[in-house]
Amino acid sequence: MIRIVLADDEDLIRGALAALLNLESDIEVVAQADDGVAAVRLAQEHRPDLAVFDLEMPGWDGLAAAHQLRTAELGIPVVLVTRHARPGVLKRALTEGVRGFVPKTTPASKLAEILRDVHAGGRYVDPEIAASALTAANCPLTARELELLRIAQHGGTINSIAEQAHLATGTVRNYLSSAMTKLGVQTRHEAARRAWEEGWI
Amino acid sequence: MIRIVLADDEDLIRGALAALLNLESDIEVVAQADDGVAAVRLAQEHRPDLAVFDLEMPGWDGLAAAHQLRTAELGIPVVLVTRHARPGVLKRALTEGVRGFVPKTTPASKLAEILRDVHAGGRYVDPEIAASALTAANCPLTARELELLRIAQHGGTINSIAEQAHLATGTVRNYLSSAMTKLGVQTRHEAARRAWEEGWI
DNA sequence: CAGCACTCATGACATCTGTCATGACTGACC
DNA sequence: GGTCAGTCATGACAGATGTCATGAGTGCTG
Repeated sequence: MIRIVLADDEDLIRGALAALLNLESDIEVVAQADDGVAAVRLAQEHRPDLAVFDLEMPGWDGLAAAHQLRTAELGIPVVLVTRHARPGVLKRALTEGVRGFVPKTTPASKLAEILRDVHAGGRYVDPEIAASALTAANCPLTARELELLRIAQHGGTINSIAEQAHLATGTVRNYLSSAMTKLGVQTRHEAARRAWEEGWI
Repeated sequence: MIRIVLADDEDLIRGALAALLNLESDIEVVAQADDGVAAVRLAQEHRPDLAVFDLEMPGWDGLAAAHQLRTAELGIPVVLVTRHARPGVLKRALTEGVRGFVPKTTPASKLAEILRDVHAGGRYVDPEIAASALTAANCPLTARELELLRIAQHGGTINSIAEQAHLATGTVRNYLSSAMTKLGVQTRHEAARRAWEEGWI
């Protein structure tokens, strides 16, 4: 019996996934969490064979929760389920020791098999994401550039970005301009969008 | 037995929802579609008691598919399932005759009950979304303003927006400026974001 | 038919954005 | 200790953006 802690902030989806998994005779969802903090707490409580976390959750996202579990050294393999299969996120997940990375476009019939594999010591990365990640550009941006693009995502003026980052507006303009040049785009918004799509932010 | 056609482009989620629903003794998922076009085709083929469509799908989204079903006059009630509960989308859905509007944060245990209600002639709107929609600003923007904000969402320059819309750049600047004034924001990106959040685009 | 709202456009202008140059400072590395 | 990359900043400048005014055309409504 593979005992699983499942985490997803969307109740309906989480319940449906639990229903799907509980159809399997060798798989049991022993606890469900609706955010990353609860996920880690329940995993520590239940010591499951496997943790299945949705990537996008409030507070600690799936990746941060996986990091916390790893830090706690419980040896619980983590499988991340994600709507947006962004290559940079996959890289970060694998670096974090995540054993499975499953886009929501994966056939439902395949999930149990993937979880069994991971439980048996294997890893799972969707072939398409793997290919995409292998050909993906390495992130050419510095930490500061990424941070400013994160803020720029909200659409505000350069001045408001500078206020939020506690920098001079000239400094922000320089950093964003540098990022735009590296990415070959024309506006900071395109740069932010690109960085998001690649999974860098 | 309530016969359902289910549509969602994310295989895993769709399969999980089907598993959840098929646990109910009086509910049966008779067909599954992964986009709006297939959803409408399968609904016409199977003549289900109910259609359950995810809002965000490629090609026809859930709303457009509901519109197509309504146009076909098959009398199939539609329930939309959505990740982002945006008030403008709810309004449009209800105008389109959608009988149920279910955010993914809804407890899984509640879905079957909601579907039974709708099948019995009722309607379901999540109370929080209903409240949000009732207090939501009416869309103050013209069709043209909305269209330009849609294009502006991608982050491109004014010039590229003008090219895509087949308008002069001055015209685009005027429309976007007008939209920004109406929404009380400072950049076109903030305007686009706001319009999206309200469900206007 | 007049008024109104919307669409489309031009033009003037102030401000914002992006580019480029430059330089000071810091920490890591050889 | 010198070099390098990253961080932060200032300043100059050209072009993009946003604001405002204005006007022509269209279709709808009372």
